[in-house]
Amino acid sequence: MKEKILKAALKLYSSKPPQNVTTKEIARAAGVSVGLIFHYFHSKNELERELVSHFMEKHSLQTERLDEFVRENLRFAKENPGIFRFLQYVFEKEKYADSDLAIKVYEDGLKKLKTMLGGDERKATLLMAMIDGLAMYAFLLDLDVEEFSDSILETLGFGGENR
Amino acid sequence: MKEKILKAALKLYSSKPPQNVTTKEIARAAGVSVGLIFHYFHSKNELERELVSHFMEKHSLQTERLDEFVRENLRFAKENPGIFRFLQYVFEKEKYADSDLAIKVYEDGLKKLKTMLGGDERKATLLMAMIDGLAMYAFLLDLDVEEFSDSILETLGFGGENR
Amino acid sequence: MKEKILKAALKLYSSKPPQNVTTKEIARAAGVSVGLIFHYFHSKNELERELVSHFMEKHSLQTERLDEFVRENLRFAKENPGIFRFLQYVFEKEKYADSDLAIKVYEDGLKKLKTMLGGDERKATLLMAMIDGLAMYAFLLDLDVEEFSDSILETLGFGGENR
Amino acid sequence: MKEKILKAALKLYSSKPPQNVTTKEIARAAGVSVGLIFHYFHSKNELERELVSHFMEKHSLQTERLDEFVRENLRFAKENPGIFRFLQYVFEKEKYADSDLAIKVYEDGLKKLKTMLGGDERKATLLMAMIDGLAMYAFLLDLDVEEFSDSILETLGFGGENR
DNA sequence: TATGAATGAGCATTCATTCAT
DNA sequence: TATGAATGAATGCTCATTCAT
Repeated sequence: MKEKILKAALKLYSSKPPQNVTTKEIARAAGVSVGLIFHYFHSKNELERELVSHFMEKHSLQTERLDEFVRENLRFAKENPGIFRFLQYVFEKEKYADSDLAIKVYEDGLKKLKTMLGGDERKATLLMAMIDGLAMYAFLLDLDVEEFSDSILETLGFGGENR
Repeated sequence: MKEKILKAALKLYSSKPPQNVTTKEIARAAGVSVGLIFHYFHSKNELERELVSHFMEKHSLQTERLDEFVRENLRFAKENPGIFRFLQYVFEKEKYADSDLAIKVYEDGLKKLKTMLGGDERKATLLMAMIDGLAMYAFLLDLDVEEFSDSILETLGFGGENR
Repeated sequence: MKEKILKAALKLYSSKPPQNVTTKEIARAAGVSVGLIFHYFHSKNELERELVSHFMEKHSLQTERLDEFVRENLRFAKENPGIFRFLQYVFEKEKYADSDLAIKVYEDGLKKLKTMLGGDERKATLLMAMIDGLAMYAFLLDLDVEEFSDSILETLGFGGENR
Repeated sequence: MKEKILKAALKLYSSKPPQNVTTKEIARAAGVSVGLIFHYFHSKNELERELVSHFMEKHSLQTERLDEFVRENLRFAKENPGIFRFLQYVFEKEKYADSDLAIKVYEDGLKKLKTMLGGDERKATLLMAMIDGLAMYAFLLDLDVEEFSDSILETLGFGGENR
């Protein structure tokens, strides 16, 4: 049941402006009562936070190959532009609540990328920014960002050998 | 008077989650009544849209030099992370209202960058994504993004001559 | 309009368990919208507090004669048992909110009574307790407390001369 | 088990505004499930009513001496101001439910006091009112009401011989 | 007996918008 | 132009009560 709520919530949060998603709506979409949502999650904020963790666990990419990392991320951004927006929404709320959730997620990603890029942290940051920027474009502009994988790898100097 | 309202509004929208800014608040900050806001702008949405245009006009960067463009944008993102967030907020609302405001702004920026980059549209898109991604980091992570100017230019192959 | 709300609210708060009075109800009784209540009073608590002050101002008894004081208070308790209960309700809430409203009201009354009783503070406290206790009985038991005026005065030793 | 629930409930009802005590809370405090509470007591109201009877049985004061009666009651009011508030809360609810619980309790007490006071019902009522009024002060004002025992007895004309 | 998931009506509060002045 | 009183639908959240297990 909890699972069902999380699933319905993620779908909703991905399909419309996150701030417009109401608890009533989530309840209806999950086929449960409003009360049950507050039985499992003690507040809407908590539901949203659990949604992020839940999502992170399920979709964390396990690869050591740079090209795969880039390609897979862009593919995901293309297929699920709303989820990216939802994550940003939660990160922002957490920021105003003095949590460092966003920073942790960022640092985790950065560490992984840094090793893939031979230790160059600056380059790693730029790559993440590029991917996140494109993910934003996928969402706001309906840009087909998957096409940019090769260009990114070339720009970073991994055009030939790593493909 | 209208000017005064817009100015107060921009300040507010930049300093807190945009969805939490209320008309009453804007009125108080501008030193006018709520009614007057609706006299000039017919709805809150319109005020927000005018705010974007108003801002774009005032802050559009007039330069043909790539390095200046990058540096100036990152400097601005560093100084005003909230404004970037506000623009995104309006773009998103417009998107759901079937307006292509975001696309227009994107294409304007892209055209300019494309000529600076010798016609390479892909590269231009990646550069914009990088800048926007970093602007997001400046906002969400309080990252000092100004430092990345040189790295960006180098990565794009403009490290020496254009400095 | 504000006056109208306060009047309607006092009537409601006096006629049913105060904790069961809802803002919607007050609005309906006053013939205004819910929003207007929150326009004037920023919260239900504030409305309740203002109601107490408003009431205190209107009904503060100006007399130096002990017998009049006792008689008038018991008469009022008889006619308006619900108001006494409402005051207690607000005092309790304030107590839990770390305000000393109840203590202030108590001390004000005590000072007045003390002078009437020739400076005997203990006796003054007992008299107040008697009146408040009877007011509670008027409310909970529908006891006709007005009848006790003479007995009180006698008990305190003011049976003859002060009548 | 039932005993355990009643005990936990009384503690809760005495330590915070009675209307803020929830069944969930009682369950947690008693170490049982919510369901079990509704198994033993068919509603929250019934639990509250049983709590009153239960309390009355355990704490009914068996004495024929007036001074002891006064002293013991004030001592109890001092030590357990919240319980007095809880009783009032139940009495009020019962009143609105057209029960005469409060009246019965009052008449029981009155009868006892009347005989102690040589048959003077008026004086008995005043004494009860004084004690209940002071109990209210103990609760609302954190007044040390135990100190008033002697003054009460003196005021009633039992200052010397009955001590 | 005993559990706690599940319900849904009800609550205080917010806020864009209108309109008489 | 300019005001701010007035509206009311919508929101997150609470809680006594039920019921399948």
